[in-house]
Amino acid sequence: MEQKLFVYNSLTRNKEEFKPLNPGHVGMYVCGPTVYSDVHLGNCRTFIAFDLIYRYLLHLGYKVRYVRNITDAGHLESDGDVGEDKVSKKAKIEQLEPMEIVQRYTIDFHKVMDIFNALPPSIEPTATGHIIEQIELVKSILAAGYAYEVDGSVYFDVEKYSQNNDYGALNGRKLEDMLNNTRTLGGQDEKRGKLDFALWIKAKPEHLMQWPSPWGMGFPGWHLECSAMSNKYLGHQFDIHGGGMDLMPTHHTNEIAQNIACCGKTPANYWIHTNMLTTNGQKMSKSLGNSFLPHELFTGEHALLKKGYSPMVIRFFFLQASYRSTVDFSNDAIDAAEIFYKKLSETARKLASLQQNALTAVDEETDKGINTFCDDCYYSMNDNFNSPKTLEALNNLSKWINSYAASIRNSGEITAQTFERMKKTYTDFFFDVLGLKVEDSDSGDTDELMQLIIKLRNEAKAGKDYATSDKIREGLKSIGFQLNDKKQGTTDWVRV
RNA sequence: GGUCGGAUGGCCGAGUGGCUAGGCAGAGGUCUGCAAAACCUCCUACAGCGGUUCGAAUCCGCUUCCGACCUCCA
Repeated sequence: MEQKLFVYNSLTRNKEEFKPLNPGHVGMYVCGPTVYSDVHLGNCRTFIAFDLIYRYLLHLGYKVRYVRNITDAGHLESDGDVGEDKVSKKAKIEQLEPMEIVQRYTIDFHKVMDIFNALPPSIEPTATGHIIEQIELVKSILAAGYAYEVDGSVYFDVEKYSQNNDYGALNGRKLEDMLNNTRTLGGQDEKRGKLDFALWIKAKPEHLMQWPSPWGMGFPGWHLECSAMSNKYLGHQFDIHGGGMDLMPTHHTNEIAQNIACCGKTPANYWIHTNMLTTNGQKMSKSLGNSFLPHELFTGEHALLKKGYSPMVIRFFFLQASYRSTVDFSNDAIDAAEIFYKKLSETARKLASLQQNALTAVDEETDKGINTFCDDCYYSMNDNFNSPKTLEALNNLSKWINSYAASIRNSGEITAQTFERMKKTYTDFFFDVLGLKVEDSDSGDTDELMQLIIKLRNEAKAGKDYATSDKIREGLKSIGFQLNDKKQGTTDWVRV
């Protein structure tokens, strides 16, 4: 099945066929977190979205180099390049070494990503580990004439850059509009132009994180690290650059300007931006106080939550919307996702041991239908990673799988080839592409125990002692085990 | 204020000109000792007003409402 992958490119505002620079290989850079506090759920959504993209590219057989940075210096606290580095500020507040802050939140971030079953990137470089590369980049931009130094700081000259380049290519804004609408911020006297941004910032003596440079002691501007590190690990040009939509107008715009200034090339061919997670219609952000931390979600300990949800339910909830849409967080929506997820995951669990019946006459229509649903999995993912459509295709397969598992239909009615394809496609997409897991994988002990109880209950049932059998079933249900009697007289159990 | 993007059935959410997703909730049914699960059937919406078209949720215009960015945020 030869199909083409289409990707929505923020740079062109169009869905385009994905053609990697080097056939068979993909270079992908995603802007990672600034590790000065806990990641919140909105951050997680973005990284889960790129995990889906990464997983699908791998599934298609691409050799992917996935670079996602850790910002551990240079990300300023407030505004116009005069604020304090976020990590430094937090370190002062907590009276710790900046690197203690970085270490704590980096570990936390990795844990959370692991809980959400997001694969680690191929390379996870840090800003502080690439100070030399960043200084070299500033030198190149200065040499190219697109930057100027003022009293130990170096600024990017946007107006000069705009003479030959379209500064607003990514954010779609005209230069004059940007100039007219940029608010005047304090402490920017050093800059020649309102839109100029810092490449290197002079550090005050008390600043905790600073490094020697040709311009004196200082630290790098936030936009610089991504240019330096993508250049180093993926080259001047690579395939995909991603991040949250909120990074597009400023961070990515400046990143492109830096790359063009130093290397003459737009770094990435395809720019992919994920949309925001909202709460009650407003962007989830720390400053608005409406953000969730992952553990609050798992435990349900948050004013806006009526219960806790498991990591896979949340991952599934995100997959039910396309990455380019905002997702509004509500209990009702997640409750619905939870039930749907459990249905599909129960199918995945059953599928592992499902054997095909002896072949009978092939029901052509069914056989064809199942193959179409398998095709749909690819078709929908190829359409800009449309995970909601993929879930629909899996749901369609799930109905057949469940019918066969419950002997409502005879699995001998399809060819052995189709049966195997159905199994493989469902498994591949549920686990490998969508990155879902079957939760509550109990130890064998639990199952042995349950089998014993089920046997006792079935003995009671056989003797028509329904009072006892119902007592067992109700008792188990109250502690979280649901028994399901099957047509063949066997009984399954599942956690609820 | 400027720029951009949204508005889909009770709820969530796909869908870019005709073939009228899917999930959750709801109704009915099959199965079952009864349940549960599973399966089957039903429930046919696209903010409002104009326009283009044989035909529009989908294209164009206007209106209303919402959001994002412009200031740190994935």
